[in-house]
This record gives sequence, C-alpha cells and structure tokens, in this order.
Amino acid sequence: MTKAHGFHQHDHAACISDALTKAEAYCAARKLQFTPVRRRTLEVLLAHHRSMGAYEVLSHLDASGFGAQPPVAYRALDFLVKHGFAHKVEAMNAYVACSHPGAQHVPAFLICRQCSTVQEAQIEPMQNGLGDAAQDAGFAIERAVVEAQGLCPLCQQSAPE
Amino acid sequence: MTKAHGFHQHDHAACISDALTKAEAYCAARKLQFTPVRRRTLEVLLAHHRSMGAYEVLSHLDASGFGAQPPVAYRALDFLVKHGFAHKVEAMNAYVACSHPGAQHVPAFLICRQCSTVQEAQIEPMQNGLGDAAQDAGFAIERAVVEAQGLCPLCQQSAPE
DNA sequence: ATTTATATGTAATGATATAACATATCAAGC
DNA sequence: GCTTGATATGTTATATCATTACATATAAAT
Repeated sequence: MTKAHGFHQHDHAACISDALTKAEAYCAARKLQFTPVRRRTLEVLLAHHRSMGAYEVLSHLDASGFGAQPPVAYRALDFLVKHGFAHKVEAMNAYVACSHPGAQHVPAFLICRQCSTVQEAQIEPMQNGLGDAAQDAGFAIERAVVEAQGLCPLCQQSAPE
Repeated sequence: MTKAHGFHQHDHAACISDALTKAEAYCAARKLQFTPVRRRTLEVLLAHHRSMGAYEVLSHLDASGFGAQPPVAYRALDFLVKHGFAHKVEAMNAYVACSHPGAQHVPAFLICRQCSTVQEAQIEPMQNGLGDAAQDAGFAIERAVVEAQGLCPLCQQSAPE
C-alpha cells in the first residue's frame, strides 16, 4: 500500500515501521524512555503523514486508552520534537513526524495553504545566510526552522489563480 | 534618545517617524486605507520595538480609544503584515514592525529564548536552498519565514550555560 | 529496599484566534 | 450631492491552542 508522503507516493507501512525502529534504537542507546504514549504518538503522526494539531493527536491517544487531557499529547509531542522524531510546524501550530530521522538538519517545510499538506525539505544547515547574520549579531543559534507557504503541485491545478 | 533595536542602539524617534512616513506614502500610492487604527497599531509596534502579542497590542489600542475586542487588533495586524509593515513571528505567536520596510525580502528572525528580543536579519531571498527544494517538488512559494532561536549576546553572559 | 528522578493522569485555567453579524465610513459613478 | 457597492470597524460569542499545578505511578540508581 502506498500513501502520499509530502507530494509523492511511497511505501507507507515500511516507512512507519522503519521510523519506529530507528526511534527505538536511538532511545535505547541514550537510555531515553520510549514509553507507550510516546510510541503511540509517533505512530499516529507517522500513520497520518501530515501535520496534525495537538488535540487531533490527543483524540487518537484517548481512543487508544491513554489520558484524554491536553498535557498527555503536549508532553509526548514535546518529547518527540526534543529528540528530533517530529517537528513543530510553527506557522500552523501543528506537528509532523520527521522525514529524516537521525540526520542532523535544519527542518524546512513547504506548506500548502490550500490542502495543508506539509512536505519536509532538506536544506543545508547554516547555508541559508542566517549563520552569517547571527555571527554578525553575536547571536548563538540553537535551533532554526524555515517555513514556506504556497501552493503544492496538486492545488496549483485546482486553484490556478 | 536611543533605544534597543534588536541587539543594537539607534535613534528611536527618527526610526518611528521614518517608518510611519514610508507606510503612509506606500498606502497613498496604492490607494490603501492607512486608517487611524492601522496607523496606531504600527506606532505601537514601532514604539516598543520588540515582538508583541496581539492582546498586548490590543490593550494599547483600547487605551487609545479604539475597540477592545480581539478582532480590532488582529485585523489591523493582518493589514500590516499583508503589506509588509510588520511580520508575524510564528514561533512566538507575536508581531514585530518590519525593520526593512519597502525592501522585498524574506524575513529572518533571531529570537532570544531568554529575553524574547527579536532581531530581524536580512537574508537573500531564495539563497537558502529552499528555492531548489521547492522547484524539485513543484511547489510554488508565496511566502517564507526563517526563524532561529537561541541566545542573544547579552543573555549569553547572564546564562553562560 | 529505599530513595530520587522521571513519567503519567486529571482538573482548572490561560493565551491565542476566528466566525458572524450589525453599523459606519469610504470611493466611484451618476 | 446622492446613491450604491465595497471596505473598515465594533461587538458578542466561541473556537482553538497551550500551560500550571498537583496527585499518583513507574523507573533508575544506590
């Protein structure tokens, strides 16, 4: 079975189990607790393969027998983001599973304003002119995100304006 | 009188009146209505010279005799953002006056996680690797933001960790 | 086994943002 | 100037996103 990944198709089941296995290994290596809620949260993000609001994630967790209150989702999502398994799409107040787990990278998103699909793009860390600006200002960058909004290939056809 | 602009000092009064004059001229040229609320909203952002939440802006508008309900602030802010007089800092759900009004640019922000000061940096449009990624994906970028979080020069001293 | 740190569950609340609709003001054509 | 249509403002209500605080449970370290 294939499913849209960003604007492409791919083998969805393999992609999910692969990401879960990697997360498991990463956590084991660093003695991080990849607990049931955290695992389920990552599964939910991976299965949907699009950005999801915290409350949408929460409803799945609730349905899976975990707590039904917001902190349940926010804490799990924070964990995933902190360790690079997911990203927060700031422009949408939403979350996506990371498409390049393990890789040290500056996440960059292409966000379709029409269908809300988010594709994560790879960009070179610090090759974006921002590093220079930061250095000039004496600013120590800890984290950076790049977010582009526009129209995805599909929506360009249906909304050619 | 000088006041912090990003992490530097500058002539604050001149900077404000300059930005207002530019906005006025821009609107006049395009028959946009630079109404009292919109003007006051820009004044408020310029005067504070840091990112402000919509409700903080709203309280100033209220105090100035405008409406006290959220849409009053959100509409004025949307106008300013739409026409490039201000930017939304997505990672903070906050707004700042644009530091380079008139210039066609991709706004980039250096956001201090400790003191919340935001400095707008100049980066070259599309020289950030994102353009290539978008082209590959067939994605039409309409708007992009770059946001970096970290520690500003001052806070690096007080929080050397 | 005890202690300490970490994680989860839940209630309450805070912060951010929009929808919907009434009224007012502006801008253009007559 | 007056009418008309578009744009802007004011207000109520509500939707959406996120955190604080505290109790309980589980894991890890000695």
